[in-house]
Amino acid sequence: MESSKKEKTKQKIIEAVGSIIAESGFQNLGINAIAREAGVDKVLIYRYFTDLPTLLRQFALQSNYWPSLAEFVEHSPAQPNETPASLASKVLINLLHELQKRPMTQEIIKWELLEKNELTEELDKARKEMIREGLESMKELAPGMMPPRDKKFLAVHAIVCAGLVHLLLHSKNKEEFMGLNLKTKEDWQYVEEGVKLIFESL
Amino acid sequence: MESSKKEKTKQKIIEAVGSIIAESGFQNLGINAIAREAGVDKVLIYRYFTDLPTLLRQFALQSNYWPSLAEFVEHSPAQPNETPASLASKVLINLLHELQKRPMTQEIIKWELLEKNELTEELDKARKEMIREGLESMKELAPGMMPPRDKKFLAVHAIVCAGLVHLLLHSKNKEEFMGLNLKTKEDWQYVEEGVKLIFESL
DNA sequence: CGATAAAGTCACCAAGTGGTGACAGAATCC
DNA sequence: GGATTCTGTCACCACTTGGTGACTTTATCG
Repeated sequence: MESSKKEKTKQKIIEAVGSIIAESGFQNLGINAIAREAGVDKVLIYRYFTDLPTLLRQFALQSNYWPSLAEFVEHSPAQPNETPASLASKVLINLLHELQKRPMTQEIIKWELLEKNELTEELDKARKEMIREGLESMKELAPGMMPPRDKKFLAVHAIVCAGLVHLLLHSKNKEEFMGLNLKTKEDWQYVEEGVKLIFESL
Repeated sequence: MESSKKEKTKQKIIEAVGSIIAESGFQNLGINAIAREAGVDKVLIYRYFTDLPTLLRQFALQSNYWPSLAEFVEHSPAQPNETPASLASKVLINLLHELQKRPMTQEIIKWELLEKNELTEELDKARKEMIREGLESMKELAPGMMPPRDKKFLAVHAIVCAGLVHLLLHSKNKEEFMGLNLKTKEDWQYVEEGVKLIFESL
């Protein structure tokens, strides 16, 4: 049992990173905070991970912080006669639901929004890889729809997706956005219907 | 000239706040940083503003950090026979252009996105007031369109607006979003056409 | 002029940050 | 057994942060 103890504390450290991000975001993500949360001396962090960036990389690799696109596409399988519009709105709304469940992912999106450093680069690389995989599986499930042939349509997808993300992040600290009360399920329902309306109208 | 010197240094301090936010965001917005930027001893900040929150309030009041909705609505006056759809996309695209010009505003939006404290509350209050005024003037300019009679339509407006904001913020640190290259004017053009497409289709 | 009130400077405090070197205890290997 | 390697603890460093009291300088007013 030479290194099992070491492995154990390494694990504790990595888990502490996740806890801190989920609880209080990345603002307090420092050596001292991680050591405190893990109940471990900070010198061990340096010994086992040498760096905070390499610790973050380790964390990004093992914690699947990004919802697997393949997974939630399967959650809403394409019906035989389903229109591309219906499928598109279903996928985006599903993405919204998955993101709503993942506070840690929301924090990371915020982080990447406002800082560009070696830490966020690591997270970005991991996320892009997962998205690439997800798109592959979407091409199989809905070959006619992906990718949109016209860049205008692609832009519409991007606007709606970005809009949902922003509304979600916004709703964490504020309850109102342009007359919608994002603390109520009712108005989120209107948002989902708005998404459907957009794609049906196309 | 008893208090002109005092007024002058007060002004320097307030301007320093704006400079720091525009340059490096709100992350480094502290007493020491402000004093350093203004070339002033920090004790003066406490003497003149007593608090950092009150300093922020002062700053928010005098610097019109939020684009005046009334102003840019006038930039794109409604044509006589203009459809509500055309007007809606024009207004939102105009809002996008105004935000693109205001790095400080972008920073503040980010800030409100990820922190909720007395400082952001002050900024929030100031912004809501300006938006309220803007909506008033929009009701006059386009009485048939504002506010949307159906909440679904309101939600569409919110999604598109939020989407544009998110794409803008995202483009600062990343160049790609769902296949769009947001560092190129070309793909931003597609985004604008996507907005028009959405509203025309409704 | 001299007295008073304001403007600005300086030194200091406690607390927190990232980071390192020296040490004790235990496990390993010969 | 003994020597060495590894895990973990502790004390410490330099630096930054927010915040305050004591001081000097300057200007105002009578």
